[in-house]
Amino acid sequence: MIRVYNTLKGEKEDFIPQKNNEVRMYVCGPTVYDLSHIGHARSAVAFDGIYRYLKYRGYKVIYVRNYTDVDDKIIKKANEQGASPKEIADRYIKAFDEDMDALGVSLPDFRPKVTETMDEIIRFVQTLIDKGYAYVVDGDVYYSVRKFEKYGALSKKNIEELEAGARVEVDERKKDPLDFALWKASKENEPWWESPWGKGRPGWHIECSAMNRRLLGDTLDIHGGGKDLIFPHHENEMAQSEAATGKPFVRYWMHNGFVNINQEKMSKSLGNILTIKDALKNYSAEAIRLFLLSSHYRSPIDYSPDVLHDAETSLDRFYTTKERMEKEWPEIVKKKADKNEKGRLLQPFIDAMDDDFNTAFAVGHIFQELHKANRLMDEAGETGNSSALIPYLPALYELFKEAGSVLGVFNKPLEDYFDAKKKYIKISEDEIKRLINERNNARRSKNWARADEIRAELEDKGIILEDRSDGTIWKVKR
RNA sequence: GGCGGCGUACCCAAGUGGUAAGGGAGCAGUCUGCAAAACUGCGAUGCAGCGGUUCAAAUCCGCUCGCCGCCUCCA
Repeated sequence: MIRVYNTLKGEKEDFIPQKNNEVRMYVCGPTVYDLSHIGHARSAVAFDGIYRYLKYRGYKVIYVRNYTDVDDKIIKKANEQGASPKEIADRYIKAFDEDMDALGVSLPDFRPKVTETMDEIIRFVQTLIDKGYAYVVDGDVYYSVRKFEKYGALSKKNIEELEAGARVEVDERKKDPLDFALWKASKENEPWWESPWGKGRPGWHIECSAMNRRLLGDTLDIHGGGKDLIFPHHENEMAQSEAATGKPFVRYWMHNGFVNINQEKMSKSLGNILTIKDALKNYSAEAIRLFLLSSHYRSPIDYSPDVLHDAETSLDRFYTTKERMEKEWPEIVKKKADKNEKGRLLQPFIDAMDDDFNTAFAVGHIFQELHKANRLMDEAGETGNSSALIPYLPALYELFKEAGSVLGVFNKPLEDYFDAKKKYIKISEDEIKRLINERNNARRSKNWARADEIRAELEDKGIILEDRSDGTIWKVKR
């Protein structure tokens, strides 16, 4: 049984989707006005893992992630750059898609845009007006928060204590300061759509309500996003949707924690935004993904060169061990895994993921088994008796394969992993081979001084030599 | 001010009332001509602090201290 922490209840609950085997999930995507940062990566990777795991557990999942392509910030940027909002949005949608692809984030089943959902949005607003939850003022449409009794249930806010207007200018035309815009009349230099209330554009929250209703129906199983979206975005979405449909909007609300930099939230004003593209210049996509999955998705995590370096080192440990399994025990690794042994190795992974998607424990479990594999291979190498490896290694291989397919790490072919590191070296492969030859000649004549000199020279250029029983191999220093 | 959360070894980090996973760094050893990789050993008598409940608490309750987030656009 999968357990999920539900923000609405404030605790973990058994995960039971409305339809037996089917999960409808919606995750808030980016507002496309700038390059995506590492926080977007976290949300995307976290929910990608959840999506993949649900499918792994046999659910048919319909996964929707939107692009917000109508927004104040997009309009502002467009006006600054003399471009159209559509040009800005298209540019950053493309950039976001590239980033997601680089990080190995699987494509959601649907990726709707606000601009393509306008009819539904307008109908949705009209429904709210018809049902008395919204009112029109000068071409704007506002949601009347006090009409919705449960307002505040998700963010645990008391409506009386929300000191409205404390930090934001109050619009005197609103009946209540807490009311929020469903539709905004267009001003000059703004994109607009025809509506029953005049030319205008949708407010921020209504788009999600309309998009997920169109694609997933009145009740979602999972609705996710960053913690900061709980209020007001998700609170308002819930108010809109439940007012319109009269049905529960979301069964499980899930929110991921932030990525901080030097224990501070990334923000434009602090100037500490780290884009995904910049992160990828210094670290591999797999390391970034492993870093994100190494703590629980709800905890805040701190990005630093140290932890990313740790992640790179961990990957090296993984692939080095996997290589050893394949190279030293090829005939054993290829054997069909024993069902019981495989189940025994997979169970802790499944238990961890069942428990609110505890990827950190899942990763830990893999390293624990890695350690055991190395120990058994050491022993087998020493005693010449490989019987202990026979049920174990093939089953472990299955764990790598299945956990790797869910987590999106540990799943590269060995050659790809080791080849990818070659771009960091400052010497040609031919030259390396020549030096290794020279060194081995020196070693044969016991000229240790020259042999060590060559080792040092190569290490300077980022190459580590390993003298193995079957010859000398080289690797890229991490 | 209101609401929510966090504080586990040098760093990262899991932890479901039953006696502290894992990774990195460090030290010592095995192996090696020397290394590397791997393995072995060492490393929190204690989980911010103080109380309480319990046969038993990092885990539950209370208080205190420190940090963070949301309440405004925000993953």
